[in-house]
Amino acid sequence: MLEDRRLAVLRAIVEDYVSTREPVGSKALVERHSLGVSSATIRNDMAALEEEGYIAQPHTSAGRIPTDLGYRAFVDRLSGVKPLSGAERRAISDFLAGAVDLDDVMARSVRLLAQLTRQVALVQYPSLVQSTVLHLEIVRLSATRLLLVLIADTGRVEQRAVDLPAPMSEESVAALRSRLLSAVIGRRCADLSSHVEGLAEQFPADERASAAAMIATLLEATVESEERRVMLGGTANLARYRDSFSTTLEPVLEALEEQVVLLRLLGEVSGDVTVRIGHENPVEDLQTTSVVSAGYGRGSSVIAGVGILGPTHMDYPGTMAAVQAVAQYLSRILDEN
Amino acid sequence: MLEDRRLAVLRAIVEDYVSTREPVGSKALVERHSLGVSSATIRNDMAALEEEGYIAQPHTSAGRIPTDLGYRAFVDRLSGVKPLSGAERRAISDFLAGAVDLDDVMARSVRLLAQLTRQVALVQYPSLVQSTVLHLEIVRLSATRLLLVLIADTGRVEQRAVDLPAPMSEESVAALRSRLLSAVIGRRCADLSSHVEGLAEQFPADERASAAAMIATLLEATVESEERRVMLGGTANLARYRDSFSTTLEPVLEALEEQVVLLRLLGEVSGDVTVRIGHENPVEDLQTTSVVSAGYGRGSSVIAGVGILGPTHMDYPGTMAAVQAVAQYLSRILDEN
DNA sequence: TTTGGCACTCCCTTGCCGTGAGTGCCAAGT
DNA sequence: ACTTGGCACTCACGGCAAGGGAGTGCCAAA
Repeated sequence: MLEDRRLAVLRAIVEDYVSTREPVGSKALVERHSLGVSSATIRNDMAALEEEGYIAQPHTSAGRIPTDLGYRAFVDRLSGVKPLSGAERRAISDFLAGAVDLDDVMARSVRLLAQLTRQVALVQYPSLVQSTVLHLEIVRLSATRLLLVLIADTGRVEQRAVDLPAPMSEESVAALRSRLLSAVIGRRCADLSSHVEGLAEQFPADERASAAAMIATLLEATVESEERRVMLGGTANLARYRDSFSTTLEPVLEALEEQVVLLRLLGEVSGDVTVRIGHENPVEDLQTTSVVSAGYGRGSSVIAGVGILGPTHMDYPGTMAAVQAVAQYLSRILDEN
Repeated sequence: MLEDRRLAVLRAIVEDYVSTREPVGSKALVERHSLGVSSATIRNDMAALEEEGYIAQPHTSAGRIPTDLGYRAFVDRLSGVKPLSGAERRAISDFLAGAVDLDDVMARSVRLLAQLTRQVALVQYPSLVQSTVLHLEIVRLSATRLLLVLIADTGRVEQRAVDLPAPMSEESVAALRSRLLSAVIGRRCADLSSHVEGLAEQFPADERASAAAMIATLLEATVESEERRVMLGGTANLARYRDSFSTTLEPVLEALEEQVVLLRLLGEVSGDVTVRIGHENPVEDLQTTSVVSAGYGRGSSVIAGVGILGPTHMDYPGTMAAVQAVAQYLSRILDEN
């Protein structure tokens, strides 16, 4: 009962602070929310909440603002995921349906998410390792130079130019192509190495090294490139919250330019929506921000992540809903292919 | 002679203002540069330069800052392109040489350029229309769904999923593939439509519509996508110059998120380095910035552009050198393929 | 045409004060 | 055992005035 009211106060503080971005005082609270008690009582509750670490004062004689812990409690115990309106759902589905290829899907998603949440949006390309090979093509650029093109079922296309140690005839290339093709098609990229093992040995001695080089490149492409590519959008939204971050935007923008950082930000995505608040975040320069992320994939397996980054004082319920929705639609699009 | 000194004064003002970002006064000028005359003389010259529109005062009793016109004169008449150091050239070449595919080349270029100039970098993907078809592949996803993959000689890969109006057998797909292949391979993308004309009619009636759909998608891909894709990087550098732009960064960041805007920014690239200063810029929200761009391509034909965007008070000679160098190395890489 | 001198302008910093929002604590009331 | 009104206290913030300083324009002399 008493505990209940304290939580109600915390919720009220979070909500007010999120919408006004100004420290909220006891008096303003009783005015804006019908809590049924006087401001003095609220003051007592606030003192207790501060004691427990949920809220803090920027300075004496100012209102309170939620701490990271406060937001955590809010997210965990005080708010559900706010359902999106039908119009919003339709907008998402329409927008994503117009995409023409994978790049386009990613670009549209990032843009959509940035608009919906008015935050910085992140969308990760489907992991290659977890995809299966849909097709593989070898184009002969010259006698000693081939182009390898790998198409995954997720729509990802990888290409590599390969310089051969020895020239290869057109026929040999065709042979290599068909053998490789039958060896890898339909396989998971992660498992390729076992399926192409010993394949080079089937070629005559003078072409064996070239075939091996080709195969090595193929394997390289399917592991190495897993990490690459997170698409970013909506950075303009950072500027609106300028003062919310550390004194200046520079370190934040800098961090966001590093692919590695973005990947760490999305982290281990699971099917559910995950929220990382402030210091819970693994990236040092971004510990004044929160990350809301979710995984998407085919069926039950999570293939990549999508998320947003914003100030800790964001509209968590709404943001979580948007991220979840976009992840769902992405999964659906992947399933359709 | 007199005219000469005025220009020297203008150059000194630009140089000082670029390095200090503070209005420069007559006294400071004679101290930092050996102009051989007194500050009073400089004051007279400055009054004249102001009269002619090359410099301006933020307010009475402040130093002068160059106007857009002043920078223009500086770029046109007072500065050459500062040659890069050998170390810098080597760094560029090493960095770009490690690229593994076209996406990688673009990403590395953008990053490199941003680092070299400490500005926002733009790199445009090679225009598809001006490329030739290196290879074309059709993958049969199901009886009524094909995947079209187009590989251009510039390294660009375009893919499209095509839903067919009627099912197509595996053999027919193979036939379509080989006919299409021999029709378009080695052709310029811009000219494809004439080469595939009437090709659908060679198929039996029940598959004609499907073949036509395929061909239509191919043509669509080769014109429509021309415009797409400018890669952006180094936005963190904007934050360092925050106050140089309009009051806030937001409109600038917003403008930079629009592909269309980026394309307009790069504009008609030619082989030479082009500088657009302030209001010379076609994009309204970016008229407090300058754009330095150059074209790159294969041999003498310009296939796409590369450039940077920064505050009008940038180091033009150095920036121009960096942009030119990156454009040259990009051309070289394209030639190597 | 150049130069030193001089008066003038105006921005920016500093310090000061009054105001107001908000707090903590206490004693009284339920 | 809570809740409440009252009260003194703290401190950020905006406005205002004064002083310093950088820079200018103009003028008379070289």
